[in-house]
Parts: sequence; C-alpha cells; structure tokens
Amino acid sequence: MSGDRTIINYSVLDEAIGYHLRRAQLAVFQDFTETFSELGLRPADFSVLLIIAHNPGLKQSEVAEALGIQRANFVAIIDGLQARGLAERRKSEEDRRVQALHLTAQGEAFAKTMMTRWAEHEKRFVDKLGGEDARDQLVQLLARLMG
Amino acid sequence: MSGDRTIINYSVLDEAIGYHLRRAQLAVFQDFTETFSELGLRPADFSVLLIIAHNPGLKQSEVAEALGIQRANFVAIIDGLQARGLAERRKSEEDRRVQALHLTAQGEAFAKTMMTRWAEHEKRFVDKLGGEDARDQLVQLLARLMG
DNA sequence: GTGATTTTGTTATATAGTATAACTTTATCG
DNA sequence: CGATAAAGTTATACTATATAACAAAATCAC
Repeated sequence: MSGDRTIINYSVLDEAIGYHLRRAQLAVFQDFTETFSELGLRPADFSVLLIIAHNPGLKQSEVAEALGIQRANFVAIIDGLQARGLAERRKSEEDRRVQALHLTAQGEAFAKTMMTRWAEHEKRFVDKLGGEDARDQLVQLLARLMG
Repeated sequence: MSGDRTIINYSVLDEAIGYHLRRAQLAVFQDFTETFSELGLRPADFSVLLIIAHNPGLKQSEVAEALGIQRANFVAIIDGLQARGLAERRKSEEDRRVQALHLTAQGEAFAKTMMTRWAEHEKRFVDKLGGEDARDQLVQLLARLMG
C-alpha cells in the first residue's frame, strides 16, 4: 500500500486558539530563520536592532522590557551585537549605572539591508493571508489576545 | 519622578506578523500553563491525550507527526503519560515494531475533566477576541499561514 | 528465499530559549 | 549617614527542540 494516510480526528484542536498560534508561529519563525541565516540574525536580534535604530539612547532595561526579554538574557544579545560591531553600549553621564544603546555606522547600514530582507519575508506571509487587509485584521486580533 | 514611561517607537514591529504571533502565543501558553498547573499538563501533553482519546490505536509515529513532534522527543511524553496511568502502549500483533496508543480507563476520566478546564481557558481568549466569530476568523487566518 | 533497505521506537546528546538567584555598582530615600 | 532600590552582570537550571546512531522487525529487489 502507498499513499494511504491515516485520517486523524483532531477534535477541539481544530478550533483551539493556542494550537493554531503555536503552529503558525513555528512556520513564520522557520521562514524567518531561513531568510536571515546568511545575515546571522535570530528573531530577537532583529527586534533589538530595530528598536535601537528607532530609539537611540534607550537603556538596556527599557529595550529588554519593551520586547519582553529578561534583562539577564538580554546581556548576551547585546554582547553579540556589540562583538559584531553593529551596536554599542554608552555609559550614561547622568546615571553611571545605565548603558545607553546605540547603533554604530556599520549597524545603521546593516539595518537597511536587514529591512529589505525582512520585507521579503513579511510579504510571503501577507500573500498567504490574501493581502494587507487580512494582515491588518490578523494583527488586530492577535493584539486583542494580549490585553 | 514617577509613572513617566518612555515612549517607544516600535517601527515595523507594529505590523509584523511574526512578532505579534510570538507575543500572542506566549500570552496564551502562559494562561494554559496556569490553568493546567494543578493537573500537571503541558500543552504537548494535552494535545497528545486529545489525539489518542479520539483516535485510539494510532501508532506513536502517527500521533507525533500529526502534532509536529519528533518521534525521538515523543518517547518521553508517552513515558510520562504512561507512568501516570493515563495512556498505554500496546504492541501491535500485525507489526511488532509499532506501539499502538490507547487511553486507560483512568485516562478517559482524566480527559473529561481536562476538557472542562480547557473550555474555561479557551473561553477567556474567545472573550478577549470578541466572540466565536472572531475566533473562527483568527483560526482561519492562522491556518493560511501554514499553507 | 536471501540480502539490502526501510520503518519504528529508542537512547544519547547538543543547542537554544527562557527563568531565577545572587552579586556589584550606583543612585535615591528616610 | 545608613538602608533601600535600580541597572547590569554572572551563574545556573530547566524546558523545548533537533540530530545522530542503534536494535528489532518489516518490506523490497532480485
């Protein structure tokens, strides 16, 4: 016998929000990982660079909290970006405890190519959804789940 | 100073599918974990019990594949359910390699209370979404992402 | 029918993501 | 001033996930 696939009853999994969220997130993150493998960027790295690029001078703890990353785990992320010459810590003069985050010139250039890559990645899923309106609708629904 | 929260520019993260998926999935799974902490069930355990309950006699590999779990990692999950007396492996007579999965009588009873708990959990998020229609819409959009 | 290949379940192991506690330095509060 | 809190860091543990290798049993090719 060949090609006879067992038919499976998924019960409430067919309508379960959490189950579909998990599967969909896995699919999107897998595409993300492939898209950014050349650039060596994980999802967290991408979001951190993006936030720093648009909010230069934020404290580590502020960026970490904004992204839902614990500050203990955030240290290694910044270490990595700094080691690659993309971001840098600058000791604040007013409060010498804080490290203000900035992109380097190289980091700014990198962010640009990163964004074109991201646009390709995002477009693939916007197309799967059926267009921008569907995407906006999805994002709005997802936002409600976090309220 | 108190209560002055730094305003942060999230840039494209505001519309990014992957970012919202991750945050939403985290929120839903956190509620799931709290809801099922008494019963000692992780999301994977729940889905496995559900599939076995509705498809008795499936092979381990079939259940694992249906849920996107690698069969190597699936072993420990079944070990756990079996140790708790909820599920059992039955050696197939036709093919002595395969382990057919079944719920025990105790497992059937457990599945019932599990489902009422799940319904409470799910309802919380259906309410956040604004009702069944919004939920169906969300699930349909999520399904498109996996195509 | 016999040898080669594939399938199933398993073990061991590595990696990544995440969570917690403790510590240092600096700032703030009473 | 002394106590307390905040920011960053280190160490560590735990979970989830991925890969490779293996034994037993079935299937395939000839």
